[in-house]
Amino acid sequence: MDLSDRKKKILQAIIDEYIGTAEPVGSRAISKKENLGLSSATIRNEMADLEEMGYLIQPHTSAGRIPSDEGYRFYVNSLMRDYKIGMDAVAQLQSMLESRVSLLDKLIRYAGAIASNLTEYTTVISAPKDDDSEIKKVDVVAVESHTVMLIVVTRRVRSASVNVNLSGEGCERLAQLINKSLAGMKPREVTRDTIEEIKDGAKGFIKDSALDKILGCLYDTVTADAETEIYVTNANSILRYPEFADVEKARDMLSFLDDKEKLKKLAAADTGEGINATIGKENDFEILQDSSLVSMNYTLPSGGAGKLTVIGPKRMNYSKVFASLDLISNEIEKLVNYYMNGS
Amino acid sequence: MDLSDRKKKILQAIIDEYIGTAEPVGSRAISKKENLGLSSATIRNEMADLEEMGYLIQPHTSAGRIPSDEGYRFYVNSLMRDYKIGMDAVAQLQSMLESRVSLLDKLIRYAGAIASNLTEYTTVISAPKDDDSEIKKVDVVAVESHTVMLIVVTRRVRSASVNVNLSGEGCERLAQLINKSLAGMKPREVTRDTIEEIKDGAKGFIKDSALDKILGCLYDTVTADAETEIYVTNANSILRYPEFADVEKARDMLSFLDDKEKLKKLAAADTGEGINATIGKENDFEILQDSSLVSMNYTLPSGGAGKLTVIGPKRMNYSKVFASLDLISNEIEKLVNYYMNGS
DNA sequence: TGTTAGCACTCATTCCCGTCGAGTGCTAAC
DNA sequence: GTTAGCACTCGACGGGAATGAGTGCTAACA
Repeated sequence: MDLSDRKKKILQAIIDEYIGTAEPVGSRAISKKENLGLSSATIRNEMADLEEMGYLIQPHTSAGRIPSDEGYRFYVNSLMRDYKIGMDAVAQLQSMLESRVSLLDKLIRYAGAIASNLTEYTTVISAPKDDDSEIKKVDVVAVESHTVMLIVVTRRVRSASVNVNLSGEGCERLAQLINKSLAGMKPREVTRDTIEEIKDGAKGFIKDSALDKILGCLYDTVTADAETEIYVTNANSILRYPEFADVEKARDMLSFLDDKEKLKKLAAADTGEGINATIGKENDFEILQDSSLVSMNYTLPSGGAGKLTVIGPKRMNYSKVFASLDLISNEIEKLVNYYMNGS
Repeated sequence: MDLSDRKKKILQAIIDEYIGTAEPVGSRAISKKENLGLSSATIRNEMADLEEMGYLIQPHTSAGRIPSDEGYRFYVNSLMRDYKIGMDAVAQLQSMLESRVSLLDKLIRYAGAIASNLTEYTTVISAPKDDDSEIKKVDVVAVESHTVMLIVVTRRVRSASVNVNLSGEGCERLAQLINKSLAGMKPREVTRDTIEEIKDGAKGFIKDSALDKILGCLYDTVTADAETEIYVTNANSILRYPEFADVEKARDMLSFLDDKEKLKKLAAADTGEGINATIGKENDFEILQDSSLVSMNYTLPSGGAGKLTVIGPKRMNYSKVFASLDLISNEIEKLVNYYMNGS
């Protein structure tokens, strides 16, 4: 079942060409790519073989060939050349990262944006859940006459505002009570009973109605499904590809990219270690059957894991995307280490 | 320059029809709309007049007529019928609002989403700046071994994390110092000098390098351009309209809707009191020349003002959009009042 | 035995042109 | 002032014909 060296070269040339043009590639085009001195007729024979083996497809009798899913798969596994990312792109990446790193929570978002910049495809990045991070502190602040702000600090900060009238002093006492109960707990361990306890303690100095409102909101905020945040960058880039020249298709894809639920499933899918491609029909989602994903799982040293996914047409520039994700993961790791240990 | 009643009715019928179909409207179609018992020939004469007066346009000799910008303008100012919003939509709106109102900061976002739901067009809503709201409290919380979270509470909550090592006690002392200096100030009044003062006070118990990092980040966070937040909802809805059947156009519009800078300018434009339409060429942006906006300025009782804008094709259903915005503004006002005074 | 030139064949794309029909403007009659 | 009638315009649609890219096959060549 092995391919001869020549077949490999031809397959590679075909896919490289197709990635660039999105047009079926003919034998003549390949034979003119001097590096293998063969006539178009010979190429045709080889192409016929490759088609029979399942690596190529002929859209119709007199058209050139396009790669099949298997063709891409073989290309990604064995043929792809290394892609050299330009120094300016690297420099740009580094400066972007450095300027933002003080806000670790934003790192994720930037990582997605950077990946999209480098690859020019759409990216989807899932921020790590913070299920397991405990509640560090809860704050209750009177913001204006009728508004109280609740702030819950875990690894993230969540906040909510409640419309009740509460003095600054009342806020402080309540905050103390809440912290005594909640600090150190994990959000999902908090129950209605925990809240009831707080209520009992605070009954003395806060009106029942106000207390109910505040604590109800507190409960909601704390337990608010520690949502996996999903950020999509550059969704509109799909409109640049002839694959989406049909508005119908474009709309479907953009709706998909708007659907957080589906994207969460996407981010939750098992894509193995490191950087991996999922090509066409290998995808679970109907709508991705004509697209490819390149995914990279990441883990932050602070715990928490997520996934960065690049979405593009099946004929995406795999080598560039792989190289970009590799670069990003290295740079971020360097940076994180530096900030964890250094200074 | 006044239009006869009959001309008004005909113009209205034409625009109503065109809003529904997006096809040039012919005289026969109008004459069959029984309510005025006129033959198509008569309608034709009137249409020729209306065209001469600038309210209609004929795309080519043997086509029907479509409204000009002036036609739409006249329609919006004088012809538009009142639109009755279905009770179920109202009920849905109310329940949406009630379930979310405890999070006042999210109200804006929901308002945008609701407007988009009701009208089925894209909405852009700008959240009020909080330039003028003073700093209520600043919190410093050690989140994990190497991370400290800064939380600045004004009318909003802003937070940032810094990678330094600081004990819980250190955090508290620092927070006290910071609060003594900053609480009550307005963000834009905070200067490097203010920060230096805090630094002097904290030098005793925090390493210089760590302090620099934290205070640098604090300064950034506090002064971080009290950005006008802009939320866009349902941008993809434009792909439903034949006006955007061309992917090129759709892409341009979607890029525009992605461009926060441009949207801020849009939100900053003067659109007068109440609910107002800006039609076609009346828009400043090149790309909106074939679209219309309906904008509503709002003011929150807590101060702060912003704008809700609905974007659609020129032939948008103006009456529905006007009615929807009106409804939203009423419902939200009711709700806000209720929560400010009641209970 | 592998490679190549040549040739007939296929099929998507493009362009042209005739037909169709929606819609107009004009005129003459009511 | 209104309407019926009619000639005219022009985009949309559809059916070839021409074009050309690309193939498969065969026979000759090294």
